Amino acid sequence: MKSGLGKEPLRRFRRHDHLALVGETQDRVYRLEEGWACRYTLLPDGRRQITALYLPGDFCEPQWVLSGRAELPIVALTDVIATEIPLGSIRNSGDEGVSELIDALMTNFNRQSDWIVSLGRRSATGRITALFTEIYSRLQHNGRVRQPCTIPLTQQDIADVVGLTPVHVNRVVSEMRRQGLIQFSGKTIIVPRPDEITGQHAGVGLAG
Amino acid sequence: MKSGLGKEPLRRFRRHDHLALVGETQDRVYRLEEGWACRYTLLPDGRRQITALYLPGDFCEPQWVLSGRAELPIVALTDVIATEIPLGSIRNSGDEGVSELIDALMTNFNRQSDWIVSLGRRSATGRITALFTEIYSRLQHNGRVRQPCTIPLTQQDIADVVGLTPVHVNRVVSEMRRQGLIQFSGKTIIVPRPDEITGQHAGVGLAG
DNA sequence: CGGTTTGTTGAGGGCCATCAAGTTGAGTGG
DNA sequence: CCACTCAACTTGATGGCCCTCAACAAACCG
Repeated sequence: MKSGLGKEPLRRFRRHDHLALVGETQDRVYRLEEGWACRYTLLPDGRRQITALYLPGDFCEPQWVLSGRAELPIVALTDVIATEIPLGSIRNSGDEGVSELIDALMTNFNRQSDWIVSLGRRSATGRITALFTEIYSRLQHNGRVRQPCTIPLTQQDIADVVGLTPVHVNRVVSEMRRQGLIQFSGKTIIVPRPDEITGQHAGVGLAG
Repeated sequence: MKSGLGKEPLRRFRRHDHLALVGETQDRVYRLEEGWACRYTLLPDGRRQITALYLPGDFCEPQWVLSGRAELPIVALTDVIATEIPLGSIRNSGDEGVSELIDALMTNFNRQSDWIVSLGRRSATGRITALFTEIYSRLQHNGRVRQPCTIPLTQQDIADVVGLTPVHVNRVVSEMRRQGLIQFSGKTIIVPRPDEITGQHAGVGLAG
């Protein structure tokens, strides 16, 4: 429905497959049709920090239209089905396709600034609440909200987004479940009423 | 010397003056000739998180060429002298001016990803060391390294970049001075041998 | 020279990391 | 159908990093 595209090939990735390796030249972008992915950095001691999350409906990664190069690896967090969109086809289709990607790029840019605020100034509960709120809002924007909002991330994945240990993430989400803010269905997290999970941590919560 | 520019007006800002207010339309970018500035977010409780630092020689902010709008406020951290570059003049001068700004934009984008890693996974000492290293490297790239490298930021400013309290920043930098890694000249910090301050915290240090 | 910003230092405590065991559940192959 | 395996989740104990509160010193400024 977007960019006047339709015949591009679908690509499938299994969980833990890489959509891009570090330093790789990219002559395409993906649009995720199904599944989640992320950009990440690996530390020398093996810890991981996720620096961007890609949800169904998202472009991955818009900045390739400008740089043509993956600075960081992209990996599938679940099984993924993605449309492969050659950069040439976008540029040839006039400015509309490009400006759609530019919009996505600027959105990601501003989202990164927001995450810096979260990581710098929010408590564990605040960060996780902010993450769930952001996910819901983005899924809604992409027209992918099923009722209720389900989050197919492991607690380790969440920990690597919010800059905490999986152990502490577990304590926080367990407490949120105890308070009825979220539910578990097996191992996947469900946010039944996304508007109500923002307590003190709403605006940009405090650390104490 | 860049962009074939030369007659653009110089603008002066005093410390704490704003170069841009939130939501403001921007039909120009600045290039900082003298002085430092930053982009920041203010939290409801008054705390501040700096999300980007602008050093002498930097463009501020390159993304305005794409969005034409300031999403966050920019404030001068010292007295500033900046060249005002109308966006129209850049676009008219062909693609060179634009692509120079696109490069700067992508650099800032990648730098934000790096900061997410620092804030998510590094200890206080690691973050501050990473900040000093980044500053030195950027000043060198901009051709602005005096010997030795001086940093005109208050400890409060540093705290707002690295997501810590000024009290703890003081303890960390005092310890670094005790170890001879940095020096103080009055209230400004001097890094005599930037290559040597990266101890355990070098690559992407550990939190313990 | 009085007021304000900035830096400094101490005491105490809370948030979150670390270490260490389990428990649960999904997938696999016999 | 049932061991087996492995990833993911859970829970407790302990401690350290960094925050908070507080007071004071030093430098800057009009």
